[in-house]
Amino acid sequence: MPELPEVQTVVDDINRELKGLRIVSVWTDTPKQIRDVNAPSKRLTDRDFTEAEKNLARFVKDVEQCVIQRATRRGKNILIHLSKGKTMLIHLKMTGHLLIGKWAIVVGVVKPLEPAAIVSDPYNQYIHLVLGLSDARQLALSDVRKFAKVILGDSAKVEKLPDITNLGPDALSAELTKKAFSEHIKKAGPTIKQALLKPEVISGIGNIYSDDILYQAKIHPLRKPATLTNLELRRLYQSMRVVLAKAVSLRGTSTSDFRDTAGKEGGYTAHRLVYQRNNHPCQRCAVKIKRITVGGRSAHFCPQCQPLK
DNA sequence: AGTTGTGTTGAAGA
DNA sequence: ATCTTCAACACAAC
Repeated sequence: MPELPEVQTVVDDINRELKGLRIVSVWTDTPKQIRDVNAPSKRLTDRDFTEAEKNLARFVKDVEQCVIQRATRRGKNILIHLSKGKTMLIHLKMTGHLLIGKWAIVVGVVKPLEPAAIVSDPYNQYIHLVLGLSDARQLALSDVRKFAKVILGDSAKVEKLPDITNLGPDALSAELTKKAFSEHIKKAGPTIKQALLKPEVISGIGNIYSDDILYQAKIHPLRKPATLTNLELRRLYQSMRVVLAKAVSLRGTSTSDFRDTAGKEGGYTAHRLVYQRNNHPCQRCAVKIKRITVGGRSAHFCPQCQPLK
């Protein structure tokens, strides 16, 4: 469940580990997940085998021999800035995560060699893309459900993809002042839970942190955004910053597949407030945490601390 | 054993 | 226009 804190963890890892390394090879068994920025943006199906192969060929031609300069984050997108004016955009979607280590690929079978956390954890065994690096390590994508996508091309074109331009201000950015936050959130979505999840309003928040942010702010997930008082909006904004910053410092949440680039779980799992804690006692009042469905997503909250009014 | 639930997000349907 | 549902895919848990 890579949301802002998980994606930031990955970006920090890449900047610490991979700066200055050259990409020397590409292997994948899911060419559908990879495309060149100049290729048509339509989603490929299993029947588009030839198209996917062509995309892959263009991708390989563009990426090989590029040097990794640095990584940045925009919402939940990872941008790896390369030499030769190229950028690689990676969106991990639901179960994708990036790993740095060593693998042996023999007749299409990927075998992990190191580090130990990658070798031993079953969640790190769904390798679908491996980029060989000039220091004999590799950068790999593990992704059970194969929803993650990787787009490579000229930096200017990648920056102009709808994936980037459709995004609202980043949840932790300085430009997202309390005033801007309040104005945008009040007009978004039928409920505050759904409003927090809209990337075109605020980027970076997903299901885990929207639940914890609402709990921290003592606001019911079904509240209509327009009815929030100034006091509640202030609490919501503060909670958003505090919860996300804490999750970044703890290197994200691993209630499911997420792992950092060393293959290790995030520390926020043990610190989460309500997400997937239904029927557990509320940490403030001991009332049982409840789970409901809001806009097709699960929402967890304390019925006592977060009254609907 | 079949159904339901999982993070995302866009496209299609109402 | 706005909101809801579904689809992409795989697997665990009931």
